[in-house]
Amino acid sequence: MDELTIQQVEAATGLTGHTLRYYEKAELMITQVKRADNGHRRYSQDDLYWLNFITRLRETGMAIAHIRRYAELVRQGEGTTAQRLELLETHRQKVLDQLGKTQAHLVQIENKITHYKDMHRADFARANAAVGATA
Amino acid sequence: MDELTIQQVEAATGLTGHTLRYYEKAELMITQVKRADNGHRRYSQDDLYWLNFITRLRETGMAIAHIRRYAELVRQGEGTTAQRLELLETHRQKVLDQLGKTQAHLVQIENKITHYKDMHRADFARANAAVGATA
DNA sequence: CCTTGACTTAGAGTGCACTCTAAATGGTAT
DNA sequence: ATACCATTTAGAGTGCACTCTAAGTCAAGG
Repeated sequence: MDELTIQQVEAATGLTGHTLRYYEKAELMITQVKRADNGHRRYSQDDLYWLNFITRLRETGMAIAHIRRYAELVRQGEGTTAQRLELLETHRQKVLDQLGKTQAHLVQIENKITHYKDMHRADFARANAAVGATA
Repeated sequence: MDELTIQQVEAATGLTGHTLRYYEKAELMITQVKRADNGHRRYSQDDLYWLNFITRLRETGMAIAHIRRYAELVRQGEGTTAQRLELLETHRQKVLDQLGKTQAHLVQIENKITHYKDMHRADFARANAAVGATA
């Protein structure tokens, strides 16, 4: 039960079969994905773990080309941990920068929202005043 | 001095001239951008303010089509503030969701970074032990 | 007068990450 | 046997947001 069909991996990762094949062709996997006798893919738990990790990288905006580079380092083995660390720390800093910027942009959008709400409140007060509903 | 050339707007917004023309053709501006006698664009302070605002929307991931919709509401005037508010609040929620997800992904990436650092520390300790350098 | 350079337009091209298509294969259900 | 279904491949197509190109206009400088 530790080998998964492409469908099971779709369910487990949220990626489509198309995307899984695309990632494989893009050299994002560390090892060859195993095949059943009929040629169908059989994913290992390691494959699944890896797919989940690179999905975190993708969803934080790392480009396919950079993930390929990271995968390449993992394939090369032990000697590349320093480079992998550097790659991840660079990415981490980019994500932090992006988070900061997004939060700052959000403040401006929220200011605009507040502005619209104030406008609405003012309209409401004016309408009430017109019919003597205040006080 | 309150009319800006496309170059000045490039400098003020960080957008390129190409992008400014593209936004205009995409119906993202609220009013027609004014022209000089020679046909060159002259941006008003209002144009600049608007461009800065929609840049906040873009940089938080709002699609061009949605910005067009928002601009359309602004063009239609007073009666559409409730719809504009809704559009912005929907967007705000999307951005917040995205921020939350990104932060969660980041934690996993940071776990991996910690893992690499631990590995490195372990290697270091082992190397030291081998030459009798520890305590 | 001639060149240079900023600008204009319509429309083509780019880069990215998928996403889909077509034709073939092979196992299961009727 | 026959139909159905998931899978396979290579390669084409899509959607988005730019980004660039080509051909033209115009004002200023030499």
